[in-house]
Amino acid sequence: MIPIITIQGATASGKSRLAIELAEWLNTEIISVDSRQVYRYMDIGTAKPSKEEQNLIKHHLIDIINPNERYNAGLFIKEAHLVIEDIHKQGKIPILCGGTGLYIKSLKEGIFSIPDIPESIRIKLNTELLEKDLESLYHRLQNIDPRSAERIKPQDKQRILRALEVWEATGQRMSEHWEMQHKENQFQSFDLIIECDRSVLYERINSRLDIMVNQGLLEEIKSLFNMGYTKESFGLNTVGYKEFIPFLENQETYENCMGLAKQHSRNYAKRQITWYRNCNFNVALNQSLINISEVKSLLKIWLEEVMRYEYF
RNA sequence: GGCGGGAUAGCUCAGUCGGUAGAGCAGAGGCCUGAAAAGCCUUGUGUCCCCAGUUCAAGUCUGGGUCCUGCCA
Repeated sequence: MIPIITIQGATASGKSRLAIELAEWLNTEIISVDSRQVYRYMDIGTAKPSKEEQNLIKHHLIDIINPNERYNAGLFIKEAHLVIEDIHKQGKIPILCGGTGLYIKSLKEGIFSIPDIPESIRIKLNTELLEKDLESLYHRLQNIDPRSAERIKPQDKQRILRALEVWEATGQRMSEHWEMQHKENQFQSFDLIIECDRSVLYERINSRLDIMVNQGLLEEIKSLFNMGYTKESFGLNTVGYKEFIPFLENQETYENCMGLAKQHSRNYAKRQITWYRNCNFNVALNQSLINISEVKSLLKIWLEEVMRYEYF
């Protein structure tokens, strides 16, 4: 099994800095696990590592699609596998760093594999939703795939549509895909999480938004519009971007938009924290007390184990 | 100054025919298998601005007061 190191944690908890420091020490490369840093031209609001940092350490899966394109967990794991193997072949241990929990989970445990859903099926389901209502789609799901329906709430449009499109595209129920999927760890991972007191994290989030605006976040959003992207572009559906659009359109005050941007970032961090509560980590670091030499010595122990496993 | 509109949960507001009140957002907690910075669930006792009156009963009707706010001057 290929060894990897993951660095996870809520937004603004200081993952990138730690990742760069460890990457320098291990002479390795970083793979971004972030559903928004994949977008080109969205640098400030997604808190991408700076050009200098990227020159220092090679970062992967950053700036790979345009803001009108969609990304998802399936694409991520496909591309991440390629990069991981490539780095592994160079004798290095890749560091995966980012806050998109689902991507890491999917990468480590796998997801059921199906071909791309034809756009026609999505259109058909959405038309059906407009003509009828969510309730009737949910009833249909209950008939087709009762086991999936049981796990999905009748109000959860996104997941109801997903389960139906899987059925329509593959002719197999989502619950069957789950069953066929063999769930086993694909990598030998050292998982590290950065934790942060809630009040401290919220302050960091708030002040980071102020800093982003000082760095030119609003100009960055304007330039996206100048390039022809609109508020409907998938990339613009990002916390720290979408909230400022009403201000740029003179529909809202700056203060209100900023308030919402901060609020939504805090809400997002809260959801991340809840998610991580169900994940296992080798090390949990407190953001304010990170002792880098302690981290390194723990990693050293793990590395020795990995090497033994690899060579004997 | 004249004529309106308003005052109800931290915020924005509903509240039908008078029967002591409820949504969204926030906050708190939780869920999560291809949109995940997404989507979803649980959680709502507050001098219904104040005073007086009518009434068995007033957020709701009447009178007065206070404070916001729009238009016209």
